[in-house]
Amino acid sequence: MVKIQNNHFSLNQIADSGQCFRWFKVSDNCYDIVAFDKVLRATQDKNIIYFDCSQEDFDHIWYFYFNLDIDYPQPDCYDMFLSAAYEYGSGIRILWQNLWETTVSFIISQRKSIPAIKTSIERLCRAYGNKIEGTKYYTFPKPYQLTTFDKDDCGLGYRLPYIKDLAQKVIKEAISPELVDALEYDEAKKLLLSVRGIGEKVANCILLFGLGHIKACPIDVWVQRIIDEEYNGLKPNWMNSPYAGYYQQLTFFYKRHLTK
DNA sequence: CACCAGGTAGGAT
DNA sequence: ATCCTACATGGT
Repeated sequence: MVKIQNNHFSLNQIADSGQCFRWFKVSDNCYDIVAFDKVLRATQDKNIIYFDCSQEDFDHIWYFYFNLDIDYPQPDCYDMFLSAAYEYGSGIRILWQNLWETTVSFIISQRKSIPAIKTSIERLCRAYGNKIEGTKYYTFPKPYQLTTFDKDDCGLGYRLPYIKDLAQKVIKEAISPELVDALEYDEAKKLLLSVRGIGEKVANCILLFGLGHIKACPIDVWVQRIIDEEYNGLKPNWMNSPYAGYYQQLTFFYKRHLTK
């Protein structure tokens, strides 16, 4: 068991922030987090978080998954909407997730609601991933496990060929996560946009959640709504800051809450 | 039953 | 470059 203290960390807020699709609520303030072929049970009591894993796994995997080496800056107070979002969702963190899983997940995400995304991904994992020993969960399928599937038993619809093409491309051209990881922001984005099924928004999600580029700022229907309704149709300055992705996530979370 | 969902490709202006 | 539309399926 590993225990940390952090005033800017909320399991509930992160779970509901639309960046991770395989967090399973166990009880209040307790989740099973399925990632990197493992299951991490995390429990929170105020600003103390307990992780049911070895210190080695925490130091090598989960510390970076939660981006714990990053302190997010408090936004400037002149931006009322951003400040309100920060006050509301100060426990939000940007997760640094597995690149392949993030890529496939956000290709699936297009024109789907978050519950529908979760359902599709779970069906994909059950059908093509491996059972994680000693648990009821399944791994996210590797590229080679997605090269040959033809029948849409996961509700992917028109996205299925996108996934299959990408899996084959990754195998054939030996594109490894490490390879993409080594690219600078602009090159990585160019490579992502060359994939069928990845456009501007999904590319930015992958840069932000799968490659650790906190300046990437995905603009989806909600963020566009924020621009239109909160900023008179003009992009706010924070969208160009080095922490744009973090601020985007704060406001995305806040705006969705406001309209519920 | 409608309507919308963390959009994109491909084609027409 | 910018606008337009078809797109499969599921959740509410």
